[in-house]
Amino acid sequence: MGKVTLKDLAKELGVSTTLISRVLNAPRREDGTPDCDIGKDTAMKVLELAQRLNYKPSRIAAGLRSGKRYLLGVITPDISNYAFSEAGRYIEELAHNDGYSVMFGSSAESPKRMEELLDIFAGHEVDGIIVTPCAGSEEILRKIVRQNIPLVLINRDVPALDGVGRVFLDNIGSMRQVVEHLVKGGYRKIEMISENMDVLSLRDRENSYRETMRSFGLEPYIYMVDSDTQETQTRDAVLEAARKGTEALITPRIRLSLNSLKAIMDAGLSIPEDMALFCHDESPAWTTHSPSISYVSQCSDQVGTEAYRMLRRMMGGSPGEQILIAPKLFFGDSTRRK
Amino acid sequence: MGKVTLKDLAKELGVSTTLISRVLNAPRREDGTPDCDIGKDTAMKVLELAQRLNYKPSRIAAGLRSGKRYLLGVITPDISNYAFSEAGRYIEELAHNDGYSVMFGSSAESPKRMEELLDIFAGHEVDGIIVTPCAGSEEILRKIVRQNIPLVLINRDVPALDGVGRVFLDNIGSMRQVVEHLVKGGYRKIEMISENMDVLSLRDRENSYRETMRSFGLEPYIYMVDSDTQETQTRDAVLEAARKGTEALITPRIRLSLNSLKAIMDAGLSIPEDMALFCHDESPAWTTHSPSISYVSQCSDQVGTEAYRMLRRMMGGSPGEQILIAPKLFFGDSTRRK
DNA sequence: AATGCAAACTAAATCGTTAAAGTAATAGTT
DNA sequence: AACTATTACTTTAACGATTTAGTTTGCATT
Repeated sequence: MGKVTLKDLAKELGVSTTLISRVLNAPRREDGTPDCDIGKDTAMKVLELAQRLNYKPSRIAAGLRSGKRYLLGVITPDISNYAFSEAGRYIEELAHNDGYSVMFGSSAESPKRMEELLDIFAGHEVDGIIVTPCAGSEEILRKIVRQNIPLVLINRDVPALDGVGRVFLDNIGSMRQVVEHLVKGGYRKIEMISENMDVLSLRDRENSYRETMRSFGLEPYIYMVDSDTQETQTRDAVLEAARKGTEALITPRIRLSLNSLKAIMDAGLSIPEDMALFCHDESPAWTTHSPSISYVSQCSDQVGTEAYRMLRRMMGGSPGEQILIAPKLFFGDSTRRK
Repeated sequence: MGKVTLKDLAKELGVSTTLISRVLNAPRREDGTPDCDIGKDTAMKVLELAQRLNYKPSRIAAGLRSGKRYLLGVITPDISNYAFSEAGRYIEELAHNDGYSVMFGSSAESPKRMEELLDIFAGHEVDGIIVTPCAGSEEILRKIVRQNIPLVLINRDVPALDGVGRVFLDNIGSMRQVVEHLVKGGYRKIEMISENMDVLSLRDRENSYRETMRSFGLEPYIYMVDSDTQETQTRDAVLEAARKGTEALITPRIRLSLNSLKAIMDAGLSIPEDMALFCHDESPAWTTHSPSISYVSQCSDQVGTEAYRMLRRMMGGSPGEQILIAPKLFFGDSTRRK
């Protein structure tokens, strides 16, 4: 009981494979009959037989000949991170509605893995790729561009890369609003915990924090922690901040946020009285937390949607553009006015 | 600058495409030379040229001829749900290490969408599929089995389906432990909020709750809410439970958990004094919540890993088996001893 | 009755690779 | 010197679809 092929259908009806292919690929007229130069009777017989034998065209064979793959690739550092999986969900949904399938890969922040994934996607001759770059992936991405595969960057930028589409959250604007909100709320000693990670969106958030603080005449201070020893270092940073009388803490990534939150709780500090907390990342649990946590939404739905649309435009020959998504801030009790 | 093909390499070196293909696909010897019946000099020249021209074999063409696709399909109701994306991450990682790529799809609990996705995956002739079935997908899945595509069910069962692999959390055992823990903690009026959804894992959790309650001589009670009006109905259920003096609430799914938590908070009730809460699902935020939330881990890492391994075994011809993952419970402050 | 033309089909090439079978040249054996 | 084995390749035929370029048939037209 091997797969049913065009040849099987053709033999069964005593016609050529060409005819079958024509009928099956023809657009349908209003009355449901295929719009091609094949007689209605024959055409309907083909349709019926294909249905009866549960014929599914081999996309692999069709793709080889026609050059159309109907396949997209998406690479993020980690699909199990909410911001990425959320974007992935939107991309997959839109793609599916247009007849495209999506291959996903996790780079785990490793350029080597990213290269492997991209090579494989290129080998599958995907029609387009959406990537959240990781540190050190510039050259690898450039190779994709050189292969003329439409490429859209999301979440993080690689500035020196030409000919790609870009969809980012406005990290500079969002962080400015975060600091403004805290200052208006009466906070002065506002500090940040960030991560030693060569990623531009993080640098943008840090720089915007620093600049906005200075624009208010306040002194910025950032604790830097290493990605692999994050948990203990974050704990230390929180404790040090508490000793120094820091009034508000800003965390720019989800893991930092969760680790900081845990450290604050474990230290027996209460939020926002002892220390306010603003998370520049999203978790479905922030709003149900007690106190509710102020956060910047990553707008992953918009990022995903816009990235997909841009990719489709680029697949149609348009040049890549840059889209900045306006951040959405949720002001919860964790940064209640002093 | 079209794609580089075998033919290009062959022409450049004045040899046949077969030779190139042989060299490139040969396993490497210790000294790095390909282990095939091609002269070392020629072989090395091939390797070098392929490198220089950045040749990537067309997986599509190779797959068509060889019948090997190195492609897996994964369908879950929603990749952005943590339990699913976590499992997906493990599957993708293991698959990648074995040279397989993974296509993901979200069924959004719709059998129609599931069918479309499965048809597409079948059209891509994936080597195997891992699915979290949604309600009403039995016949659709049966079609896949009939096409001899190895299929592994995760998270939810479809009992009447033969010839598939199964990897589930032991929902009956986990819920028994939840109730036992609450009873030992001094709780008596223990109720559950569940969802009108035709999914066996949910029924298992409900039945296990009921049976365990009765085994303690306690009366079970389950509020049923509809999936689409879940938020308001959950709120109502929580308020009613509070009126009735319910001491502990069990929620079997993440959205129900979040909605219940929110309703409890909004009602100004304190956990666990006014009402204890045990969530039979996972969120990265439970442990950092205050109070920390007791939960049953979905063990998505294990589910993903075991599902992948079973799929690989089935692709090798082994029959499908069933694996029950032992649940891991986290006892937090939300169900502290009375 | 010859011509043109549309309608309804078919044959054969092709996409880029792999697999099976074959060949030519060299070396080793008796 | 004749025979066998081994090495290092090549030729040809797939895989299952799509596409290009026909071919056949029937009917209307002149």
